[in-house]
Amino acid sequence: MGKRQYGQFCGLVRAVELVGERWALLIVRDLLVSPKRYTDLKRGLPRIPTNVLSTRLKELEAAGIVERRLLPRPDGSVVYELTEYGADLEDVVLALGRWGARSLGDPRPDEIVTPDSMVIALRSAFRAGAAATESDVRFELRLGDVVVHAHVAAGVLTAGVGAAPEAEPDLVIESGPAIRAVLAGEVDAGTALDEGLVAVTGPKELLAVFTRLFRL
Amino acid sequence: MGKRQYGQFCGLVRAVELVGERWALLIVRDLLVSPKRYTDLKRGLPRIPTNVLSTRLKELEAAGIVERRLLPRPDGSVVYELTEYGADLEDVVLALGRWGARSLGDPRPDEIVTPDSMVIALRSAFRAGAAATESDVRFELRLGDVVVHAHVAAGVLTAGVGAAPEAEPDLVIESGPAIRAVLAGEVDAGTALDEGLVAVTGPKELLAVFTRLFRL
DNA sequence: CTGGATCCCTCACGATACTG
DNA sequence: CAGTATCGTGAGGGATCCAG
Repeated sequence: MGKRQYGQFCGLVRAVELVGERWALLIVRDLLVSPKRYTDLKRGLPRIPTNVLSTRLKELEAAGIVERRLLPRPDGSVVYELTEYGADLEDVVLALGRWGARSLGDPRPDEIVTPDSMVIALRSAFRAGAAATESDVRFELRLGDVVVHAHVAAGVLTAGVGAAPEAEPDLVIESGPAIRAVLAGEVDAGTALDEGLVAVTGPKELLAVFTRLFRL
Repeated sequence: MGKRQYGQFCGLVRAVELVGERWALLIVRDLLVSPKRYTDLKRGLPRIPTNVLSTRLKELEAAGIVERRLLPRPDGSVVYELTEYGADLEDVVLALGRWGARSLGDPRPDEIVTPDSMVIALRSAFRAGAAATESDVRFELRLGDVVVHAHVAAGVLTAGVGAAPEAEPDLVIESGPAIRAVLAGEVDAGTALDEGLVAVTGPKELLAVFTRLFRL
C-alpha cells in the first residue's frame, strides 16, 4: 500500500503521499465538520466511487489521520473521525480553500454545494480580527436546501450544519451561488439586498456585520 | 484538459482541481525557491516522467499559476516562474510541509534530498517570533552535496540554494538526515554535537541559535 | 545541450452491480 | 448500512526518440 511514492525525503512530499491522492482532502474536509458514517461521507461526496472511498478511508486510517470507531449498541454502527493529527490539517484545508476560492468563478452546470463545504467556506472566510469587536451574533445561511449556521461570540466562530442550535438566529440569510460574490467582497451588503442577490429575515443592518465578519 | 472534476462548487475543490494532480505541488515547491528551466525542474524532481512534467506545466500555465518566459538572447531559453497567484501558495506549501514533516521518520532507502526541498524545509521551520530578538546571522547548511544558505536579519529569513552570497556564513553546519531530528527539536544543539549528528565550523553557540530560529 | 514528443505498459480511478 | 466485486478507461511510469 502506498506504492505511489515520490522518492524524496521532504515534509511536503510526505504530506502529498498521505493526503494528495484524489478525494483524500475532501474526505478530510467533511470530517473536519463532524465525524461521519460511511453513508454520510458518500452523500457529501456524491461523485466518489464507493471503492475509492473505501480505499481512502483505509489509507487515512493507516496513516493515523482517521480513526474508525464503533458506536455503542444498539445501532453498533461505524463512525469515522479525525485523529488529532488529522484535525491539524484544518489550517491547511482552510488556507487551500481560500486560495482556491479565488478561482471559483461561477458554478459549472453540474456543480453542487454541500452543507459541509459551506461550513468550511464560512470557517475559511472568518476574520477573527473583525470578530474581536463584535459581541455575540447568530446567523443562519440558506442556499437551496443547504442550511448552515454560524455563531460568533468573543471573537470565536462556531459553525455547523443545519439550523442554529440552542437559540434563534439573529439573521437568516437566503441566497444562491451569488453568496460567493458577497463573501468575496465584490458586492457590499446594501447592493446585494437591492439586487436581490440575497434575502434576509431579521435586522437588515446585520448583513453588513456578516460581510465584515466573513470575507474571502 | 482538466476533465478530472469533482462536481462541487467549493474553494477547496477548485484548489485540488488546480494543484491536486500528482507532482503539481512539488513543481510549485521548486518554483517557490526560484524560477527554473525545464531541465532544472527535471533535475529537482528526478522521478517525474517528462510527459507529466510537460503536461503539468501546461495545466499550471493555463490555470494562471505559472508563467512561461523567454530569456533574452543569446540563450533564448525558457524559464518557468510563478505568477502572483501561484506565489500565494507559499503559505499553503509551508503549512503542508510542516504537517507532513511530522510523518517523515527516517529516509527510505531510495529517498533523496534536493536543494530546493531543503530551502523550503528551512522556510517551513523558520519561527519569526524567535527571530525578532536576533540581530543578524548567516548559516550555511550542508547535507552531502546539497548546500543551502539562510540569512536572518530584522526578523526576516532569506534562504536559497548554494553557499551564502555577499558574505561569509557565521556558522557552517554539516549534517545528514539527522538534521530532521534537530529541526524537530528531538535533540538539542549540545547533544547533536556530542553525538556527532552535526558538525559545525564556527562558534558552537550559534548552533543553539539555529535550533531556536528553526523548529518544525 | 535544452525542451520536449512518442510509445507502450501498468495500475489507479470511475461506474455500476452486488452482498453480508 | 457498509462496504466488496467486477470491469473498462485513461492517467501516470519509464524508456526512447527528435527538433532547435
